[in-house]
Amino acid sequence: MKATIYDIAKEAGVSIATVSKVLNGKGKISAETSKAIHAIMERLDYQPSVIASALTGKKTYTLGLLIPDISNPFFSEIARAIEDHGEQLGYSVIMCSTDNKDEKVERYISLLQQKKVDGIIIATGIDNKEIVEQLLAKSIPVVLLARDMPLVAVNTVVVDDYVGGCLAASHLIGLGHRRIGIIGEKEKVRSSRERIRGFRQTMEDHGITFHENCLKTCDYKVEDGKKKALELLQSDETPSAIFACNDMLAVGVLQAAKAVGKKVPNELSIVSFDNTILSELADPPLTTLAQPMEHMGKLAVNMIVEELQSSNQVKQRTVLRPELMIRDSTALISTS
Amino acid sequence: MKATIYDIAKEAGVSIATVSKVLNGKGKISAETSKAIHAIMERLDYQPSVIASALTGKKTYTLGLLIPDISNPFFSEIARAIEDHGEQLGYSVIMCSTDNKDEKVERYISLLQQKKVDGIIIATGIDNKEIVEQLLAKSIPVVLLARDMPLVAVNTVVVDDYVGGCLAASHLIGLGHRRIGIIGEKEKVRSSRERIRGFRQTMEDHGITFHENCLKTCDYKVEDGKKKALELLQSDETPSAIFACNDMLAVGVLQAAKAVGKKVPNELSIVSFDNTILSELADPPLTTLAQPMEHMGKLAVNMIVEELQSSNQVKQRTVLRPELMIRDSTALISTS
DNA sequence: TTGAAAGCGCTAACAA
DNA sequence: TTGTTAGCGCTTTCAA
Repeated sequence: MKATIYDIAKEAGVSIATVSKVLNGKGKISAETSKAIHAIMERLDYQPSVIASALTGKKTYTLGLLIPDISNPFFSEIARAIEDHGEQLGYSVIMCSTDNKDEKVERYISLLQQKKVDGIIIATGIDNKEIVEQLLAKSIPVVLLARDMPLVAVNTVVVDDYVGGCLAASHLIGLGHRRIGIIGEKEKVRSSRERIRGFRQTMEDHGITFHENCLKTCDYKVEDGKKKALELLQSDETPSAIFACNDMLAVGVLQAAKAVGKKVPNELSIVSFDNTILSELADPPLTTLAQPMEHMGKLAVNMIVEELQSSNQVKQRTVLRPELMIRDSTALISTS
Repeated sequence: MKATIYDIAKEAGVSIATVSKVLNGKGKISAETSKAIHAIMERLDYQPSVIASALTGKKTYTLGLLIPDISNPFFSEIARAIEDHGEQLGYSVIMCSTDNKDEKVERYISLLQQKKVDGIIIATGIDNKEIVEQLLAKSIPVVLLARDMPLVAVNTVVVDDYVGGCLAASHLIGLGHRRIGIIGEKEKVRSSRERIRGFRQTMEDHGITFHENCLKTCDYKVEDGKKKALELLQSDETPSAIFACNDMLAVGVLQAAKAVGKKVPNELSIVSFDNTILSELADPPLTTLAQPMEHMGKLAVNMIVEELQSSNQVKQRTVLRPELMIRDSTALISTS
């Protein structure tokens, strides 16, 4: 059997209270008792039970992470950041892929509560904001990551999508593009909407009119992007550039361009968003708006942990600036 | 405060034992009592504490998943499969990215034990097999996934790497290639070694001599593959085809080919291994040996769960056959 | 500086 | 069919 606190106590000839104290570095314990106990713990390969300790009102040192899909590169990179920073602080993370379905979100949240996780990081789309409000009501630490629910008082870490859209547009406009297509996620996806809004606003600010039929929205997958890009590229007035609201869609655009024999970037420029591994590996590598995923994950974990320590903290919302990574998918418009 | 079993019992005017019984569907409980209690649980939004129940000798319904890196597409796809199947069976999974460092492996394993996970799926490289043996000694359910330690009696799910290598070679040879380069992971990585062994054996079987300097080994990253491919492509006798032992390396080969102006597949054929999203998205899409990741994840979870149910089960080792997915990165050798 | 004892929320004999 | 009770391994007063 595994050694328990009783085994240690007996072996050391002290009470379990004493062992508990040296374990947690609490109370006053003589140096020698402490040393002796440590030695015994070592010898017996004692592993304190997080379960038992959690039952006694302490923490489980476990976080829940809700994401749409761990196999989506953007989220797996975020997950890695969260895991790493969590691990440094002593937390492990349970992954929950929701496919953006409220029903799965609810199932997972219920499960996480039964497991008494110390906090939940939500990086998945949720239609029904009550789900989050209920969590808040139970004062379970929550942070929204790469998601936004402005009306709910909840800690949030996001990238400035609007600015990202602006930067994308400026870049393309600076390269001489005037007729530009946009491929984004469905209207209900706020981040995508904001990116588009920033993009369009910037075009307007430059006195360029945006043609409504140059805007396509769809799901977030590669094939969706390809399909919509094909529509754009096969229309009467094809754009000289396309802004895709994430890397997956951009890869789809790349495939579409190839399918219709358009060279990127010479005949078609593409700006993407996210800067996942895909944008590096694409051919050509994609100019993209980098989300500081590592930093975002770290911040999210910190917010949870801080809330755990100083209970009733003021809610905060941190907005990070995306950075334009210029790679090889954008070029001056060809004058031919 | 959250409702406990006591609250339910009090509200229902019964003992906690009765509530516990209806909760677990054990013992004989009258239909009406049961219904009444269920109603109250519903009304009070009762969530039984997994923690408390785990402390009483039951399971935590949590699995640990050790992988090198959750942000590596191969492992994130595996992770998704495990999560999905686990969820169906009532288990959640804690992710542990180890970077293939034994030290991190040990830290994580210790943590997982403190959290009393019901089982551990190991899909990460481990140099010191004692680490696994210690787990086994404590009779913690373990399964090795996409890893092999033939000398250790442990449940295992792998793909037949040797056969995969054979299939890759046959395909290329069938297309007329004779001078073929191989880029694999470092010698200590067993799966890669086996793939290479199968590949070379098949070449020999066809009476083709393999030149030692056509074999390059390195780390598993894209840039490593690119570097090694460049070496091959810039040597005196450049190969007409390259077998890369995983998708990341193959993407590197693709980049190298582009760098030296070789067209794929016409001037250079590439066979890859894994069939992650990368092989679909690459340009051109890669011919690759598909690992049935979903199936592998599912099997691994099942093995753990079965071991949990019927304690002292016979260890088993399941070998899955990889399947050649022919895409656009391979072609008949050009006769020019 | 140390220990006794109560309790965290639940399960599982054993009794009734 | 239901209830009593003794833990599970730990933390935390409160006493000693």
